[in-house]
Amino acid sequence: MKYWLMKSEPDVFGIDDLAKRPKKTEHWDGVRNYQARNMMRDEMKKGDQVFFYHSNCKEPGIVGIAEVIKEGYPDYTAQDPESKYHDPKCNADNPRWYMVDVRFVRKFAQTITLHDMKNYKILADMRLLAKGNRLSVMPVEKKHWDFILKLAN
DNA sequence: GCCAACGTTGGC
DNA sequence: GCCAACGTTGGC
Repeated sequence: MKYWLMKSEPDVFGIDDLAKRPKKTEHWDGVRNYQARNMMRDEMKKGDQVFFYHSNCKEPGIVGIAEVIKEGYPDYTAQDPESKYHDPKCNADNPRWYMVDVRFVRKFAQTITLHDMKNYKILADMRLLAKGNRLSVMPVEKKHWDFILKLAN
């Protein structure tokens, strides 16, 4: 089993939105970055655990956990001209973008903020904290996962 | 709202 | 294949 981190803007789709969805499940659409695409298409497996990260907001940080329940499949919003995620270069033969489905697992009692995480040496080499990091889907090392979980408890 | 960092596009 | 221009991300 692998560990991941996925970013979302809480104003658009936050962890509470996920918890309110039917079956607490949602497809993770709208990712338009090749590196992130490749991870969702090729590497994320059913049962993998995901840190849900709130970005571009007042208090950026990890707010809880989700779980991969459906592995990579074409992101149909790319083929929908009405969608804000529409990509005119996509069609059924060439889906180009992929997504996974995730299910809400738990919300932390308090957010593990980006600011907090910068204070711990053990987290210094986290991908999330790398300078200029802009990936919206990224792997998390087990040692980082375990440490952050302890912080959350 | 600013801006640094980064990814993508397209002319050459 | 290079690289300038442009668009986006996301912390602050």
